Amino acid sequence: MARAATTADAFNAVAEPQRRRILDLLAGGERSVTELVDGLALTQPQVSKHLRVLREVGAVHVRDDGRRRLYRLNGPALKPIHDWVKAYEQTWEDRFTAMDAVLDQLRQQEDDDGGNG
Amino acid sequence: MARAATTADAFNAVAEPQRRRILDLLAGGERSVTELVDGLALTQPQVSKHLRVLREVGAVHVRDDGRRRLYRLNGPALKPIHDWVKAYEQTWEDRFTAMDAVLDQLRQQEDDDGGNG
DNA sequence: TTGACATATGTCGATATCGGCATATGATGT
DNA sequence: ACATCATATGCCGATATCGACATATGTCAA
Repeated sequence: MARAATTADAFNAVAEPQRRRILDLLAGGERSVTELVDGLALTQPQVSKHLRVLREVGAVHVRDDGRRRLYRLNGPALKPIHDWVKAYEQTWEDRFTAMDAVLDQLRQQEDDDGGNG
Repeated sequence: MARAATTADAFNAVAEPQRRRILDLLAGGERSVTELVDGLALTQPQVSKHLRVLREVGAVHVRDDGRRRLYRLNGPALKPIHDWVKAYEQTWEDRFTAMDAVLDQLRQQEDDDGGNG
């Protein structure tokens, strides 16, 4: 055993900036591979491979359209990420960050007092 | 040039399941490394290394406490993730997924109709 | 069938990642 | 100084990742 998590889940799929860009573009509606290539200034194989990863985690759906393949966003695949991170949302809401600042202050003083004096 | 994004941002830091577990535990309050080791059934170097990554992206803060080091969650570092994924939230809200189902249905029929008959 | 277009896949090289183990660093108490 | 506890780092091996390039597969039009 030498490595653990791979690209096989939404978190990893989305950790790649280019893949986020792809999703952001797809959020605007169905796009062909070529349209993504043009819109993102990436090479075609690059886009196809990223799309594969996104497909494998269910973040996008494809349908055939003549010689093109139209990719479409599948939002629900991102829900686990949202759910997870949502639990932390309160930690940066104003009241809480203010409270945290106070607590940090107190801890700082504790450290200073304990260390010297 | 051969590789691109690394562990240097919150998205990547959080893509690792063990690191999410660490954050989840820290959400319950300050913990020492040993407490994390015990609580997560990981080896001590494993935990220290993951904490390093989390530190580097600002997801946790440390303070010294005698021979221990107490780690604390720093929620705001996760805000970029939340902000990004929030834009997709509507895609899995009931009304929208229902609408999507209908659209998929229509596309499916289009494909069937166009491909044969 | 041939050729152009659209997309997917394979290979390669450089590098990053993760776990495991050993070891270094640092603080505490005696 | 020494032993012990607590944590961080270094090195290794296995593997995954990403970009670049070439090439395979598939579709359409003439």
